[in-house]
Amino acid sequence: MPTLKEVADRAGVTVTTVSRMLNKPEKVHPSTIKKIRQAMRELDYQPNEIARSLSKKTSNFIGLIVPSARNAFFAKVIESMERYSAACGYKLLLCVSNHERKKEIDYFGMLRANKVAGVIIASHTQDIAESVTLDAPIISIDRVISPAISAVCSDNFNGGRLAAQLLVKKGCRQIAYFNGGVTLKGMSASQRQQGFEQELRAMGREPIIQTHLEDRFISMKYQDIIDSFFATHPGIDGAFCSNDILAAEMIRFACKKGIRVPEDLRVIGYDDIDLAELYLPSITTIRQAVEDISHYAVESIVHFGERPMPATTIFPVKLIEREST
Amino acid sequence: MPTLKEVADRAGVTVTTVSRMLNKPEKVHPSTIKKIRQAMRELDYQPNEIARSLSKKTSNFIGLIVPSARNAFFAKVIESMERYSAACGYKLLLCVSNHERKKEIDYFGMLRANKVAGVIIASHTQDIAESVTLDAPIISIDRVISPAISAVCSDNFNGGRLAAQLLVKKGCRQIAYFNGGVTLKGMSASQRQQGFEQELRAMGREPIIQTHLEDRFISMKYQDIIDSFFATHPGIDGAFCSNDILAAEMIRFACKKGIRVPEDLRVIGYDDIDLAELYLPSITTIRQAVEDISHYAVESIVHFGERPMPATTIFPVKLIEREST
DNA sequence: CCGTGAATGTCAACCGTATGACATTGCTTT
DNA sequence: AAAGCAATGTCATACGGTTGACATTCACGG
Repeated sequence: MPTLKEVADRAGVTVTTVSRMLNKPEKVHPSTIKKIRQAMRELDYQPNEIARSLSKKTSNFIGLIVPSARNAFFAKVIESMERYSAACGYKLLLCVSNHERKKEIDYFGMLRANKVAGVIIASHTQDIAESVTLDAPIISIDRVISPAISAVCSDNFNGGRLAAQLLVKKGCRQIAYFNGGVTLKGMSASQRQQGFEQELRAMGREPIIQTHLEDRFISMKYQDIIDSFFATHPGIDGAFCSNDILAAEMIRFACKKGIRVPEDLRVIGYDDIDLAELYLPSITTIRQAVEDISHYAVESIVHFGERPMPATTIFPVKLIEREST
Repeated sequence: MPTLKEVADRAGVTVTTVSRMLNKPEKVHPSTIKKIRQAMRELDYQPNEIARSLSKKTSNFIGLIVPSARNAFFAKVIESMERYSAACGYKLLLCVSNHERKKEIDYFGMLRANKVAGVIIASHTQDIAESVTLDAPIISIDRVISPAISAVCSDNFNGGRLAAQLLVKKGCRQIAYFNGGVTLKGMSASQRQQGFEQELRAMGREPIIQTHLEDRFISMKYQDIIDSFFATHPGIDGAFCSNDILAAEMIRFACKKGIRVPEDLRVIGYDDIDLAELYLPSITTIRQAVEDISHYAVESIVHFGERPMPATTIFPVKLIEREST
């Protein structure tokens, strides 16, 4: 691999000039730039990013910590984060925490050791903020984890409200909320629930809440839980699920039992993962603005320091009506 | 951030000793190690990985290039790659090529500039191998892309055979193969097709082949294609689809048309993504050994040079029978 | 013809760690 | 007591690029 020096020699200039051209091109004459470009091409030169990072004391890496890569919602997040990072010339260091607090902390250490430009974290772990330090920006998505850490979220409260409104509008009488994951303080899912409950009560209905502690998103063990739920609440005709997988499980269960969706039971999911459109019946759901969130989170890191960063930024959600309601 | 030198000073030794301890601990006395550890703890020291990489001329990064992160199959791949990388002390640099040849090449450049320890690529682009150089191992998964590049794949040929056998065994008379992506030379999907066709012919049946050029995996525009296919081939009672999404689309279409699955039409998918179990009816599919492939690919990079690397390594697939057959 | 400013060059230090060569110290062996 | 060896220290250089301070060159306007 050729070095800066070799390029400089071949172009008949000094390393300083070449380095200048790489970093502040406006400071070097166009004709010189051309010469250097030529030399670079001839040598097939590529700047060593590692050396650069060492010198600059910061890298072009962005750390992304997610609980799962396999979960369809986070898969969407990962894909769009990667796209925006790449568009800004940054590289994505993917970290899958599997909801383990220790892993999250370890990842932070690793990211710090690699001088990342920033970290974006979708943590579902309690109080992770206190165990972590970094001299680069940290952005939390999908949850407010600490007053000191900027968060970029969806308007989950409104998501819950929209779901409530739709179920009532469709004439549901016994309406349940079904939560498929752990609910932590500040977590988006708890907002959904609040919005849902509040709106329902505002319309004079009392929601039935079923919260199920399950700390793996990819779990497929929902059938039993749904079963026992329906056994104790036989008259349910409207269900708002905290994610689309759960909604699919709900529909699956219903169909198996001969309960018709949407005629006997209306189901709303959350996230609008690919599955929602593909399922039969297709699933009415609340779409999160994953693209906007990703874009904003990445930009916040890339332009860190240039402008003040709001403590929390909220993007609107969108109700996607499909066959399940 | 404290440096090696500061640690050395505090521990009353020299940087050489500290560095030795980090790299060849057997060369330094246990009591000294203890002293140094203590100093590190007191200073909350973390080695600067960037500086390390520069000095060693190689990093602990593994580049993973996939066409999509959102596609459930690749999401599985990403998740397990990350897990094995992390287990080996490596970090995953995720690159999403979106099937674009240019992006793949750019990513290779970027990875080279970052001195990655190796690259794992799931490329669906023609002849990518020729446009790319790297002085680190390259492992291709899901496809043989070049004789010069080791490939780690599933036994897709047998996957096709298993599907053929099952459909025949279940009594299907008119059997179709349905391909949802581009088929390139060496690609796993083409192996599936070959195995499927060959086995079917061996049993005296002539398969109906429907190949559909579509270069986005996440596309949901299958319904029209399926529609026109069924219009021209009304008697189909067995379908082998090149991926689970497609199988789901097939079932969705059938149900809409009043064709019962599995009674009137038996459907087999491929990959065994989460959706397959969740769909209604759940989808019979061929499971690829994603874990094994990931494990093997990562290990190949981590232990590169220690042992010879076979040109291609093939892991068995497994037929998962569910409700759709 | 001088002053000015842009474009480069020169020099050197620095980022934090690795490592080879060789010297020193002190303890064990025989 | 001399030799042998393990454990460290000393010193210096390398990895490849960045950057600040300052000097030099050269063209251009007045």
